[in-house]
Amino acid sequence: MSISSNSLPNDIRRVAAEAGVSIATVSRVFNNPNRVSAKTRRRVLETAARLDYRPNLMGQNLRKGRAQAVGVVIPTPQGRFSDPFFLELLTGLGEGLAEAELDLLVTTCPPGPQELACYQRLVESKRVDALVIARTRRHDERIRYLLQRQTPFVAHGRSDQISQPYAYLDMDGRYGFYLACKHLLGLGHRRIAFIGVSSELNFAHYRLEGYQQALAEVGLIPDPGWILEGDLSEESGYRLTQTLLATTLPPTAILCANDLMALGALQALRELDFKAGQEVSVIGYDDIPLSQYTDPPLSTVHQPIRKMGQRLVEMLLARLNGVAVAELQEVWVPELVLRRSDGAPPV
Amino acid sequence: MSISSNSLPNDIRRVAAEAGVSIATVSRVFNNPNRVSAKTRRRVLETAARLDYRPNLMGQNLRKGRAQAVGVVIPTPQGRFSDPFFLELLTGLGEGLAEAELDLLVTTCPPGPQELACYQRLVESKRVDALVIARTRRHDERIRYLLQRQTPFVAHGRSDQISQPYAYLDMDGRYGFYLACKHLLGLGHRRIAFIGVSSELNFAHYRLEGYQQALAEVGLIPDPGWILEGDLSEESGYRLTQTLLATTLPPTAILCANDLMALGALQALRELDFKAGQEVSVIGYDDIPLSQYTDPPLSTVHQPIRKMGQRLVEMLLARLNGVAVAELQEVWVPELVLRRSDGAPPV
DNA sequence: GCACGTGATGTAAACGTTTTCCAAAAGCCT
DNA sequence: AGGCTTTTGGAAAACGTTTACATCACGTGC
Repeated sequence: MSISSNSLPNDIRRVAAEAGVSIATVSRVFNNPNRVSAKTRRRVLETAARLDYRPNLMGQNLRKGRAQAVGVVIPTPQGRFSDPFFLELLTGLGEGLAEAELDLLVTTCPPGPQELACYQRLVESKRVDALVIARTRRHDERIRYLLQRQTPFVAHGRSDQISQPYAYLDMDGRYGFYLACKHLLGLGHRRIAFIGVSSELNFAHYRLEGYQQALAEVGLIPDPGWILEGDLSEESGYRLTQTLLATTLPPTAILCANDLMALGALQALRELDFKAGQEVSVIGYDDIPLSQYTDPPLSTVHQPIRKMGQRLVEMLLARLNGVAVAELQEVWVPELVLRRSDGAPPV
Repeated sequence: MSISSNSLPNDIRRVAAEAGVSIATVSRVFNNPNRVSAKTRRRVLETAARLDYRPNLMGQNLRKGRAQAVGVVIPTPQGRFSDPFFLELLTGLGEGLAEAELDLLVTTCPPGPQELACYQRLVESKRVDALVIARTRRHDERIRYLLQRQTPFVAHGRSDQISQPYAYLDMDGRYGFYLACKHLLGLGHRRIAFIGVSSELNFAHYRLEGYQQALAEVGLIPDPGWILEGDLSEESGYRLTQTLLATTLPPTAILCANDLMALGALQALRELDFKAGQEVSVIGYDDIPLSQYTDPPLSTVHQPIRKMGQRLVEMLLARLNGVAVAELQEVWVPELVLRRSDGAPPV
């Protein structure tokens, strides 16, 4: 509010001078309030307020050897748009971090070899205290790197090929798609296709397994031509669905490894005049907010993304407070939410 | 790669020692390479590479008095999910910033009185060098504040009640909805409703004006009951559409101030068994990526969000390089993209 | 009355850089 | 060789904090 009389740098020195104390005292007022007498404390607080003083974060951080920030890098595929999943995750993270006085440093990076460099920059220039990593891969060099650097992090998703323990929060994707596939089988489907993505992505691997397991239990082995690999974009879901339906005996149901691809699938069905949910069933995965507004509303495997974001922050804070990683490994059980994009196969 | 022999702090001092020069020289190698002879430069670079040295950003920033980051705070409505708009904007921003070696500091904040405090913290603790502000309001305290603090920023959207010039990039929303409404009129619609949002939001104000202007040109004044205020959420679009259709002579077309509300509108129509695009037309605004996957695909006013993000960064950098704000004010012309959610009114 | 804890403050050394100023070295030209 | 400019490198002072340590005054118990 009040504009300071002269416009000297508004640093701790100025507050000290105006309050007639040393800068150490000012600092103590903020960091260790009961180490300074009530009288001077009050005086310092007053002048600080009057001058709109706020400690310079760079000074603080340099001295304290921290960054007061956690990083997250979101993969941004070139032309396509990013998965709404990340926005939800981000807001989940943001809410928790604000309370802990931490900021969120968001870097975007096209997936590929440059990605690791991105993490390295953040870590090695000490720009962040910790990281959240998402979309883990089976052989995840990011995790390997962070472990080796001993940089705290939590992962959204596991990484199977890493032996050393680390903190993660994952959904049981195998169970999720086991459930979904079981459900389709129960409805009478026998020709069920799977639109996935490179099994190098850890979650894709599990989701595929769930699908296969459910089929195996009823003695079915899927036609290899029905297990396709997309790239998580709605466009690839669209394209692959088209090819699936072009076959002589097309599947009556399609499991998509994420909602975005499921959206593409629905679109393809629509254009080919297939009634989704009646002639061909589609089930997605993620339950991104928009999946309830598609036509028909998408049946999918629900992931409480925002809540996961919040929990990830809790885990990260625990990690920063020295809680052992062994206690910071969680796998949540997803649930199937049925809307209108699934149904019995045509007779 | 190579693990340094002893594990002393990997700072500039160590590089200097191992290279047999002073720290000043090391620093110069990175900041002012041609002030040091080729021979020593090579030697320093070698040892730096060998030790995996990377300047500590906090040290750098403290010294240089900057933060090497720009902030953006995204409003996160409580229960609802955030507008996909922001994810697109974020990735647009991210791409440009990476090149300029700047990081993006994302803070989430529920809209309301705490919002300004959020900006203040970022600015006054010198955590960011500049800010991007989105969703400007007609009386925008954030802009006022940043102007007063002389903190560089660019706004996505104008703020009409601010007299002092500032950098902005906006779409001509009035024209956008003028176009849309004109189009509906051309199709024969006469009962056109508008689902907006508080005119305190600057863009809402303009979009409403465009709608009114188009109607006025053909001598129509809208039934006041057809101008409704939502809150930008799909849920409010859904609800308001229901009330619109519950009237005895419901509108044959609905203009929605953003795509999210339009999605809700489509959903409401579907549930009431109205054929969207045939019985009732719906036009949205933003062209968020998913609007082409709704049913029917949404006709909307296109905003090149990601591109705007990139341009905002360019403007910000220009601003930081001292370009006058007068040169950094742009209003882009939107275009109407017609998909399937509009059509002639029933006869 | 004296040594002694105790509580409140100040002093100064960090934290890891950049950059200003100097001094030394090295060219270059008569 | 002598004087000049130009390169090159080092010493040291910042940048704004925090914090270990020293200081000092003030009871307090003996």
